[in-house]
Amino acid sequence: MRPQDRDSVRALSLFRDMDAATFTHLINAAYLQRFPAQVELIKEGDPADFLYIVVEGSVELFAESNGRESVMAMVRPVSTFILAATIKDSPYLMSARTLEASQILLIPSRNIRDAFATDEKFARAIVGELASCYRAVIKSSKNLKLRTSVERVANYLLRVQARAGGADVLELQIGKRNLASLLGMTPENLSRAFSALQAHGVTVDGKQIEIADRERLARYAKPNPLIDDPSS
Amino acid sequence: MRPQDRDSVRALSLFRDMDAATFTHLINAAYLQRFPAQVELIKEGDPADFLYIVVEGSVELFAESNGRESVMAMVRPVSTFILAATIKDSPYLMSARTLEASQILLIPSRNIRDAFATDEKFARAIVGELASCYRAVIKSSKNLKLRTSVERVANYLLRVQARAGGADVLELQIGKRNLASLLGMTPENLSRAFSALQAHGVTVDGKQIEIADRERLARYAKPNPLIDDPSS
DNA sequence: GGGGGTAGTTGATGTTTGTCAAACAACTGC
DNA sequence: GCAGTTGTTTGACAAACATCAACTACCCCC
Repeated sequence: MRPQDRDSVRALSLFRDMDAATFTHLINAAYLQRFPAQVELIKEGDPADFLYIVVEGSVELFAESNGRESVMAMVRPVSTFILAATIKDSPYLMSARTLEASQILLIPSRNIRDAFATDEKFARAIVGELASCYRAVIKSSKNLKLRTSVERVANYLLRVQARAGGADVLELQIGKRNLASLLGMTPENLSRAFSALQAHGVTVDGKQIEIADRERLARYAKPNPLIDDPSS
Repeated sequence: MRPQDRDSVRALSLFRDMDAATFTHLINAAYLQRFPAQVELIKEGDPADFLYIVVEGSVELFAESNGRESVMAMVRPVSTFILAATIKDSPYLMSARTLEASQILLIPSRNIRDAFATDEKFARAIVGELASCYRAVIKSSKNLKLRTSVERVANYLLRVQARAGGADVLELQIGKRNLASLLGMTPENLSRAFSALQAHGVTVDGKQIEIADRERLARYAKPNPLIDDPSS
């Protein structure tokens, strides 16, 4: 494991405050692995043997039931996923697959739970992390239940733009098929949603999105900080 | 506060293991209040001044945006709500209102955060609680994204039946209007969903639901433990 | 034991969204 | 460069769901 990767993991709020010795111990027990794109890392229902950290690349969390499949969340570097299952020693509720070639750090759940039991600061950091994850899912649920599909797309674009520093041309970091599923719609419908947003100054060319006027799009999308602001 | 109420709060996994002195301190700082039905306890966006515990009655968590409203969850005795906002000292993401006359314990968030900082066992208990809440929301999100409205109703009935010990006649503990919103549909559509479920042995008479044959309903509903099992 | 209100149901209708099929574009691997 | 694959778009259609309006049942309260 490269020192800068170790440092970027250490810099996560989950690990920042923990005991240096405990951290080293965790890292020594961990495996850093490279995976090609489209590899299924975990399958829902499986026992939570590892805590995962995306060091490089990107990972998609998805769920299946009864033949249907839906993307639940995207995970980008550097962040963890399926912490709750690890802590509760319960089966994963979501599957995960790499979207591109990725570097993933796997920490045995056993070690995480040990560190949780012995390192008080780590336990407190987990609280913060879980609370953030919880609030993120609530927001995503509100997004689903309170908005039409076109509104979800519009607000997604506004969020991406905000994250990209407000540039009026932005690039989708996720395939449209996956984006559609993440936003709770079919790819065909996403296509039509983009067409509908032309009326509000959105131009789509492949992965390139141009937002002519943020204010104008926002008038339609009516973004809500209690749904769209990731920091709130 | 009656001793048995104090005991039932103490029995919550969140408080069970905490220091006796810290618990007493928390309880002494808390207010036990009675509210009539339909009182708005908290409003989304407000600062998280209190942690709430439903001691008696029932409370509905809901969210609004852009003129639309949706029920996000039901809270029944004895359990807490909006712990994440309290811990993160962030605005509530959901509003809450009583559905019937209720007894609510309000613990100032300040005291909760103090106890979190000083009582290690409490900090660990919060981890367990938040992880459970997180997993519950993920399940609810899967329910929404992976099922049609009729399937959601069918699986809801199966869950209620399981919770009621498997009796084939059960009583809805929530008005149909609210149930519809909780399940992400309109009241009219819930009515029609009940009609559709007649074909699978479900008879509805006001609040009374009769399930002729659990297996038969389950064949249609295709329940999934990773969505419907509250303990997993 | 009537009002008056609320909650729920039903039917007619319209909108939104999903499905299927086909065409097309973009990329991949030889 | 070309065949094959995959992802995206478009159109036609079907299903799911929402909306509107009218009607009914029920509850509560005087």
